Amino acid sequence: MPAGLKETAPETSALSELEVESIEMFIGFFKLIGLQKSIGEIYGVLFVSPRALSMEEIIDRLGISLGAASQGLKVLRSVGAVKAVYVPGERRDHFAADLELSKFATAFIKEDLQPRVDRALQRIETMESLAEEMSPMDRAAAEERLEKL
Amino acid sequence: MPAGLKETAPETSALSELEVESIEMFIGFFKLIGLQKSIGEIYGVLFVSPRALSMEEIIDRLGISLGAASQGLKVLRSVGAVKAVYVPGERRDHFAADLELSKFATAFIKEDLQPRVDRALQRIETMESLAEEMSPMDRAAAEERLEKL
DNA sequence: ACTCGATTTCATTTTTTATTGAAATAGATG
DNA sequence: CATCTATTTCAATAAAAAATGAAATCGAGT
Repeated sequence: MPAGLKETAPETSALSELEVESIEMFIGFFKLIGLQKSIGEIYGVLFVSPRALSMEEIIDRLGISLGAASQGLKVLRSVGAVKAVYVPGERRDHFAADLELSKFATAFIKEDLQPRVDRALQRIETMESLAEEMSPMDRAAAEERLEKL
Repeated sequence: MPAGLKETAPETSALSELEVESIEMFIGFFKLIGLQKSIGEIYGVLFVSPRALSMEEIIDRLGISLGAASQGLKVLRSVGAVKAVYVPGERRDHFAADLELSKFATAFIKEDLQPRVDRALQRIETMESLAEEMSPMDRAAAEERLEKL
């Protein structure tokens, strides 16, 4: 390999202050709804980017791995937070942030919260049937509690 | 202590089916709002218990550690999910589940969500001031995005 | 239908988070 | 106020979750 002025692994080309703020903000936001740091990072750069970025650009900017980028983008697309956009002369996919946060908050609720609530409701039913086998006194108390849920 | 019928460390006295259902249900519920398994377990037993339980009883029933019980109860009390109740002849504290889930959902929002939202808003302000230092074109785009938030 | 770059998958490793338990503290009781 | 039990704290450990990167897969271009 040529020694000359080979850039010594500048993988992460410096992020602007604006990018850093955006990333930190979305890391927080996504963690809130149970998604990992790398997903927040990706959405963060895309949010402030004036143009769609390729996966490689995202990887370089953030210094994250191929796998994390691929999986993160998959999740973000699945909830509609990121869209794949066609860039004319370019072969690879490019990604842009969807700015309507409310839309994917809804998607998230449907696909993440709803199943959990359903499971909880099923459990309550099971509990009710189990309460019937208890001694009358405890049973009354148990049923009162279940009522509240 | 009388030797006679000393119970040979039956730490985890078997849980009833009802208790198991309750525990699983609340593990799920508390995980949803970002609290750990042990906290769900504790609330789960207390929820179906007809009487207040001491910390030792909770530890024995669940087979969790002293530390986890102490810390878990602290959190549960801090959000109002569990109340310490006075039991006459008894020296140690006893704990009972507060059945009004809605109340501590509110407490949780105040103490956990609110600070995060505040931090996010502050970040947006920072981003707005940073956007001012950008090139006119990119700046317009960035500001449009910030607007949306 | 082959090649080559782009993307995805997934077993492994790293990082983060939760639990443990011993030591410190608190607080009741005689 | 000394003693004993109950509770809390916190450094160490264990468990869980996320990130990595090499290998498999995909798919456009020739």
